Amino acid sequence: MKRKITLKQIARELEVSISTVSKALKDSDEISKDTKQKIQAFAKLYNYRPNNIALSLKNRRTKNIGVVIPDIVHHFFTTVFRGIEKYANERGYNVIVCVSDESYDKEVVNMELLANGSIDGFIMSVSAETQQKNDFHHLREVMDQGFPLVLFDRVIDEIECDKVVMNDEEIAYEATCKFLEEGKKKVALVTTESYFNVSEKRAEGYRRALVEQGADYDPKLTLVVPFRGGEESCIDAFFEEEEFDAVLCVNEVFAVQVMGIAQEKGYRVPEDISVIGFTNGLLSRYSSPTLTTIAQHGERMGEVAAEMLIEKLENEIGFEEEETYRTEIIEATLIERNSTGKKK
Amino acid sequence: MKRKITLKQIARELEVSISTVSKALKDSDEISKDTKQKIQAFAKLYNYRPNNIALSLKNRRTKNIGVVIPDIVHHFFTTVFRGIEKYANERGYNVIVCVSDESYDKEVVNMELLANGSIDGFIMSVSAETQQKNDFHHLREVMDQGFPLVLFDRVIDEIECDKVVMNDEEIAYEATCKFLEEGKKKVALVTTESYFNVSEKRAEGYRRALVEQGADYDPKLTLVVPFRGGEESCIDAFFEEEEFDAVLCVNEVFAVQVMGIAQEKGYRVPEDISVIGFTNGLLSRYSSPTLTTIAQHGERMGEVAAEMLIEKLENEIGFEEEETYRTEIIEATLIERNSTGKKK
DNA sequence: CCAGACTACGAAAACGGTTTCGTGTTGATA
DNA sequence: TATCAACACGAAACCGTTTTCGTAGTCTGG
Repeated sequence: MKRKITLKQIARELEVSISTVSKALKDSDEISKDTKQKIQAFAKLYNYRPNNIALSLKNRRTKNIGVVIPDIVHHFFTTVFRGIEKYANERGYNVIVCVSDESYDKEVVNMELLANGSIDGFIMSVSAETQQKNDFHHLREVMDQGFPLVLFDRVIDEIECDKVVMNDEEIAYEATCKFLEEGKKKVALVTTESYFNVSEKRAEGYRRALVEQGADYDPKLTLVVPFRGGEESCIDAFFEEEEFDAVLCVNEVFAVQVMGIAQEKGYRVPEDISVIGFTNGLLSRYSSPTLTTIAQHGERMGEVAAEMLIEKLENEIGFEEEETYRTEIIEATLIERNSTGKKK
Repeated sequence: MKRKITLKQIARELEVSISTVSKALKDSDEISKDTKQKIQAFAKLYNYRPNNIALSLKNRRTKNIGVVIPDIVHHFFTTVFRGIEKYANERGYNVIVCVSDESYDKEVVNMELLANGSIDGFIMSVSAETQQKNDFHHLREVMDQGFPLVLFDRVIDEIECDKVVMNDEEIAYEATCKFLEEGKKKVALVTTESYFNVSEKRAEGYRRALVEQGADYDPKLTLVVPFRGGEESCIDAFFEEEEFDAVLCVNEVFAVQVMGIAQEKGYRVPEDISVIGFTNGLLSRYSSPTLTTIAQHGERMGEVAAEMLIEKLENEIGFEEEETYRTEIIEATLIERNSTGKKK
């Protein structure tokens, strides 16, 4: 076992000072050609690499980014994460992930830990519980301490910071219109409880489309599936109680469940009932019929978030200069597959 | 913006030395009650937290774990990751993820970077390219430098280190037997190229079952799907060329594709063709019919891997004491759903 | 009254780098 | 030959902790 070699060891071995070694390895012209060559050769031989921790301490920057997400076994979040990781890596940053597991407390604890020097800035999507509680002091806290923060997807209007969101309202509008163009008359919505602000935006787009296009908006055609459990029976009951010929779902799991139950009940998809879901994951691609879906371009979101964060990190803002924040919108796209029909 | 407060600042403010502050905060009995109370109160007021980086430098341990995986948008890996993250967090460790993207070079570069002080040990699953090249010097390298290494799932026999694997051979054997018990005669296997050693193990279990149970093992009934692209047509051709009444697939994507194509061709699942896949993900749960599948218990694997690593980290091995390595086996379980029939 | 023992604290080294600021030596110039 | 710049290098501070060791001052006992 050979420990990593340090400047000090090189210095001792070559009988020069630590400063000389440091400068020589940076090819400083304060050092003579001879000495530099000798030192560089030696360093190469022993595969010298500066210690990241020492650098972090000295430079007061870790080149680490903290990513806090509600869940990791989740197509959308992993997709975003991939984008973050790719971009960050290209720029020489590493990524530390903490999973809040939709819990407010875990989110708070994790962020506090990371804020004690482990990272230079945060990229996060807030937990469900945090949205419910409406308590964002931990976000304010880290920002006060000078950490740049980029929120994505589940963002908080009250917090001023950089944000990356999808055009949820718009694309839900488009999806709903697509149903109407198909000739569908009664479009339903299957969504989650509304403290998820993205769900709320999607619902708005859905309603606006119906109203603007002169179709009926019937509140009874909106099914709010409770947070955990009983989705199956919930959707089943919805079929029994209401009548509809198209369903917009806020995620792909709901969408395939709707298709499954519809087919069990003898409806044909898309002839009798059209379905569109959010999230272009594996389910959408391999369900039968394949699912028309809204691609959220999570990877792009991640890239953009990382880019915004790193820009803030590297353009250290001047003393009392006015801080400005941006909100980037990633355009979702509708991917047509076989759970919807042709335009009439 | 208030930067985090340091010992030095507290010391100056309270007109004591840095050492006194440090000791007082550790409740050392070298310091008088009065002084301690004063310092502790002040520290609490300003929410003092020791700087992780400084601690890392001092203690020569970061309390960070490096996780290197081939892909993150992948059910199994995220599941394992969740297990790692959970356990690590409980033990006060953070997790830095690097995605090799199945590339040898990225794997090497990422590990070198992490090894320069960012982490205390590695948990990894090697990339496809690395398995192909059969070049593991980067693993040896980090071990030589004293980093504990835990491999999971895609492990390397030539490397001596802690490992966590699934009983791939065994469970493939069981799955194959299940087909035979159902009364199936010609069991096919759909797999990936064999440099994935897990695929190889699964294939072995499959073959052993056929031979031991007195069924035919016909090499023509094994379909090797190329690494990227053309799965669809590949499977389609397989149906045209061969005849079989059961298919074991090494992942759930292959499994649902097989079911889809089978159904298109007019076969009934499971009456005409039974299907079992590996990976108990969303697809298995929501395909139609729902897929009988092999649950890999990734979360458990992650937990065990993290536990093994942290144990190594915390029981710093004595000088020249003999190092011992373990291989933990996680038992997979067969989850019966509707793509297989009843025992005859 | 003084040696010895506590008590309560501070100085300094160490972790591994970077960087500023000297400073001794050399060579050129007046 | 005296002066000065340029060259090549080293000392030391600093980043924020922990920890060892030293030491004033007070107290106790003989």
